Amino acid sequence: MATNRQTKDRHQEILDAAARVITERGLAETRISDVAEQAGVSPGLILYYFESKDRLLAEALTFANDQFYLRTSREIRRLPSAVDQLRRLIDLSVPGYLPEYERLDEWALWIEVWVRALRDKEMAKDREVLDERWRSQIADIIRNGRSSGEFGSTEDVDELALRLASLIDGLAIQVVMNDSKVTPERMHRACMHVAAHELGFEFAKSDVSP
Amino acid sequence: MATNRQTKDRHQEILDAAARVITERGLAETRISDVAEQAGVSPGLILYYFESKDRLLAEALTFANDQFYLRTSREIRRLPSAVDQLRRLIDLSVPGYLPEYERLDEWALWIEVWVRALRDKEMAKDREVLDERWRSQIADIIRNGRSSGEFGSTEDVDELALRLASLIDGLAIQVVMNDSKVTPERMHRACMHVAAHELGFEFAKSDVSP
DNA sequence: TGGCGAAGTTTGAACGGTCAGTCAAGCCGC
DNA sequence: GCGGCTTGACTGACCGTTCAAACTTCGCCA
Repeated sequence: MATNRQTKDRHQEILDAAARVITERGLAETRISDVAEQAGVSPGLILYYFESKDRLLAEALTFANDQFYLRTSREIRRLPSAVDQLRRLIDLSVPGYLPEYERLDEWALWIEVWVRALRDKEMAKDREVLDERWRSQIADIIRNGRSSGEFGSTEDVDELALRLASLIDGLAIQVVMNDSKVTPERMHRACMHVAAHELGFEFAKSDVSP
Repeated sequence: MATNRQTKDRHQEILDAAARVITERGLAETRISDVAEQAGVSPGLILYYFESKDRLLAEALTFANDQFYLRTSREIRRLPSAVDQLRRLIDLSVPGYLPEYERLDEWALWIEVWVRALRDKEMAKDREVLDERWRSQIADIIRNGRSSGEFGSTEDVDELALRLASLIDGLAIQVVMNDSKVTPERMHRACMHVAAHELGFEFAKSDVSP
């Protein structure tokens, strides 16, 4: 039976289409027919695969976030040094810093997640898990760098990770809004500066833009 | 003519009611009739004072933000030392840290501002101004503390302010979502820690909770 | 091999509920 | 009694959801 395979594809296709539409139009302005059009199917089919618009959009938000996380962590694992890993993580976190990456603006979706999580319990739970994973990703790098001797700091790893993650969040919001005073380059510099100082490493010349 | 005075009152009353409803139900779920009910008037009247629901909600968002800013800056100006000013600013910025303050959760409204600013040019401009003002508030305190000798750091004021403001933003998001791992106390500690280290001051015993 | 039918997909027209926005008619202060 | 304020019933559009009918796939049997 092709059923299972096909069904899975459709499911993903629709989630993907939904994420795209949300990024473009915003959660509030996303209609089922938009998603259908984006996915190249009829509106009825959307409701065949998802029990309601609400559920679809909620799933799409966490789905997109997951994609980003997987992509990022796969990339990072490849790098040998913790300093490079951290730099790469920051590169990937600054909206618009790496032009090559298809700008499916993850951060815009993140903000939609927050809004929804304020009132939707299910989403609130997902968000908490996702956020914890984000901090862990940073914490892991810190631990790597510490055991390899790259980082000198001896402070609590989780506190360091929380501060760095939150700083990135706060800056990314402004950058993704195209704030004329907070450019991608400035955000990148700020993040690297804090990372270097808090963790105790040198980042010399290689701080230059890509 | 009572017109002007009355009219102004109604305008504000409605904005205030709208801000309350948005905080409770979220921007997307706010109906004109909700605002009318909250304000104790008929739905028709809302559209007599505002040309559309959209405009009303946009105005309400910036209005609420303004209120918060004015309240905060008035309070801060009273304090004599820069360290106290900064501590107070942080107290006020941590969602739920000061129980006395009517929790008209400013941060929840902020997130709605961000979502809207992603697509609404008008709102994007307002947001940029508001954010700049927020950074300036911090920058001013830093300058105070520097000229009074309380702060030892000599780094660029705007960079320091950007980093501190962004850290607060990023942490506040998590706290306002009731993240079990990121409590108001933890956020407060993190902010004070960074402030003390980045600006070079001691904050000894007075770090205890209120 | 070929064709039958059942199960799973897909379509798009139709329905119904919900609101934003309108308006005609009252209200009240000056 | 004029002019701004206020009401709330009404309208029209919009969109989520339903559904019956068509289409596709594929296993099965002659």
